[in-house]
Amino acid sequence: MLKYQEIAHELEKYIEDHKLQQGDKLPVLESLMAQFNVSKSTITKALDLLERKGVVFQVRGSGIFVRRHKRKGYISLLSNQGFQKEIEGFNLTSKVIELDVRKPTQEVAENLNIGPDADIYYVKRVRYIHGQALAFEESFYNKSIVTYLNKEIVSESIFNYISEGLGLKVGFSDMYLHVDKLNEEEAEYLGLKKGDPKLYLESVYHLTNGQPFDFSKLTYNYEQSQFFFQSNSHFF
Amino acid sequence: MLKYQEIAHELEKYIEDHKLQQGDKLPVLESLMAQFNVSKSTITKALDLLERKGVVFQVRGSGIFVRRHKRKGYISLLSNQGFQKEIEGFNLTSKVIELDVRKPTQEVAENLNIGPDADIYYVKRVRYIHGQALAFEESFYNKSIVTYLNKEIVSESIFNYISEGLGLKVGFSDMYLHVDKLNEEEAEYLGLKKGDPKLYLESVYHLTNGQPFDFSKLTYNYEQSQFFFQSNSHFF
DNA sequence: AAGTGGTCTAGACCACATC
DNA sequence: ATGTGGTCTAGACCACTTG
Repeated sequence: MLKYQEIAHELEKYIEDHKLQQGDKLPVLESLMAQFNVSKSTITKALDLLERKGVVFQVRGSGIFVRRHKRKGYISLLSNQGFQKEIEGFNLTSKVIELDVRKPTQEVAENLNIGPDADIYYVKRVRYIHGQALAFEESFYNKSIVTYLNKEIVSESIFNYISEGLGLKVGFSDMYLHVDKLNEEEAEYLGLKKGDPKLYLESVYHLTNGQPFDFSKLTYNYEQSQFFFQSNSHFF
Repeated sequence: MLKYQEIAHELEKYIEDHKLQQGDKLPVLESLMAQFNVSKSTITKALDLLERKGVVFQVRGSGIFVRRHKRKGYISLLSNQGFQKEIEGFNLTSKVIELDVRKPTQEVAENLNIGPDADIYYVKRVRYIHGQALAFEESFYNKSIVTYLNKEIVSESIFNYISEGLGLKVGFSDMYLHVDKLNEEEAEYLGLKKGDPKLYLESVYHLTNGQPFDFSKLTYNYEQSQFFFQSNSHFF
């Protein structure tokens, strides 16, 4: 593991373990340089990483401070990779409704950037949290990248399998979100009524080299799901 | 302006002006170093900034590529600062319903991290896009930071005034999102029916020094609003 | 004035992709 | 083997905050 990642991990762990709160001050750069025996820019890089993850904020001339939000029970929108990580400690399960190989619709082909004759894996699942239906999901995987899936894999964390099992490196994703009313099928799976609100999220996941490999459509149960995310000043 | 910001701007402008598409290759690092006459790490810093903004992605051993999404009409969730920027070219207006100074409720006091006796500005607005009601908004500003507001300021971009007019530096924000059904008041303002879906977003905006200065509650018209955002691998 | 984080450089060396 | 991006260093200098 790289030095700056190592340092970032250790600092994050330190913040967790010591239950530091928003605004708590971390040691100054010079101390950190000495403590980890690395150069200034390595520390800086570790801190930039933590800043992007929303763990700290740095104030020129003043110090490095812990960033924490108080609210519990929110799912992180951004670290959402089929959302196993951010719901640690939550009891999350899946039911596989369908799994097959098929040809893409035009919509799917466009989002995966493939031709109409390419093969895709189609996965349809319902995800449960504490036994309650959290989301209804349809996913489309480019089979020339995600070469193999079976029912067992698909009932666990697919992303885990993709990175660990297949050795693929996930890079970035584009996400499109809106709110609408549930149709009959969705309402059925989520145990709600047709016409009830839904949060609908489409995601396109890419490898680090930019190839899209997964196009997913998620419909969330509005009663079970609240989301959290953070924004930084470089967006302003 | 700093060198790496300057370079980032120029590159972004170049991508825009030449209408580069997803996957198009940018010049290699060495060319960029020569072109801008700066060191490698300055170029890297500029590119990292663009990567965070979702403008490019870098592939080790291969090159620097343009990142673009195709879909139009989506509002960026993350650069949302009262959302003037990302709806450029859209016709966005506001109607001010209320503006006054008052004491915070407990909820507001907690989110702004102030005592119950502090003064806050309360702003209630409806925001329109192309004349259609887009969102219903209630905002609470810590008056000891945002020292002055009036009806004129509040009918324009408040964030613009806060940075330009008051010289405050906006740092980061925490956002909480869920979906629910409209109540009577919200439905009225948005021209929808009670019980229709809503996207509800609470945001806490902080200065660069970590002080929260704005707590806002936004209720979006589900028919008018679709959102876009991006995630990077450091979240995986 | 002193403390603290941010920018920038020049260069060595490493890791991955491509041919 | 070559090209290309990523990490890391040591150090100079700058900009902001705090007392």
